[in-house]
Amino acid sequence: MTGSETDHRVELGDLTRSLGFLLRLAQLQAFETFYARMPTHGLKPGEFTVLWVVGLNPGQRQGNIADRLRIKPAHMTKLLQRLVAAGLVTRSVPKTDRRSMRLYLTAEGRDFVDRHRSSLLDLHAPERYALGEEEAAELLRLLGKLAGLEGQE
Amino acid sequence: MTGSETDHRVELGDLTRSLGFLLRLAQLQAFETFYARMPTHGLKPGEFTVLWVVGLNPGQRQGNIADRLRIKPAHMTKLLQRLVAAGLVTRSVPKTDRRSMRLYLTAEGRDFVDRHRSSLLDLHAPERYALGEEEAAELLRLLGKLAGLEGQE
DNA sequence: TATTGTTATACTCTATAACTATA
DNA sequence: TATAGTTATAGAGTATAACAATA
Repeated sequence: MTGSETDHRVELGDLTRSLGFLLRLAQLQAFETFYARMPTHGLKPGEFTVLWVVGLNPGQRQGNIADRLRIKPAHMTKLLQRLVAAGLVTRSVPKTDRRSMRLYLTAEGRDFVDRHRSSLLDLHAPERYALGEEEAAELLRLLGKLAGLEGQE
Repeated sequence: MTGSETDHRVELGDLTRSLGFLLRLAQLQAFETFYARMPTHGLKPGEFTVLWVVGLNPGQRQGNIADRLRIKPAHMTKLLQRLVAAGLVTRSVPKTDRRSMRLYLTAEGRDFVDRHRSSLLDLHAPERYALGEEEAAELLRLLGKLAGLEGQE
């Protein structure tokens, strides 16, 4: 089974111990699950993430939210244009600093978040991801630590 | 600190329990570490992954390797064109099925893999990823299970 | 007819730099 | 001078479909 002119098994070797490789596979899996579960709502994961965080932080500056979510400024601009066009988010320029943009949910945006909260945050998905309850919780903890989320929480 | 017209903390709420969000952050972190550690070798992560697997499975069909790594056929074609142009991989058409392409490392390719093996598989990176030895091992195990790697191993 | 791989097109996310308007 | 956000452009990865050659 060590390759060599066969069509059968593709050996991965130490690749199965590579964090980068496993993260990629896991993310593919998670995205498939994500899209498979709610195909019709019309928002992409990143868009709902921003919507959710705006809801939690009304009036927060656009750039602060982008930094926290590790979204680049240029991307944030385009993403918000879609959310504003969809009528889910409004922006306003505060008089204290007229360069900046503060973000708010519209009534429709709040309603959208309320309706799709748990499914779009995939909070109940772990069980369907072939992990047990405890394993899922431990995975989330380790990923958070890896991502440096703890020092900021 | 629940938002509302301040510039200070950006709350994430249950987002910190979203598998999809944490996978994204973790992957960003891992890629930064990846690129930070070996900036000069000239291969992207996906390219080295293919190189590695070809080395483990000489003569394997291009499509089988792509399937296993979850790389789409069109992408695999372009990725291989770069590896062939770099002199690291050769392809040959077997007489048994002249539609297919079998992949091999060149001597240069084998040498490249030998030289960059552990650093490009990020096998020693976990310690630098702010995780302890045991935590890193557990994270790898859980990610592998999530990605469905176990049934195939 | 089905399969292997290629080409072509497009869309998302990301990266970068140049730009504006404000500070 | 520096900062907040925008615009424009390009690259990487992915998705899709049409295609050629072979089975």
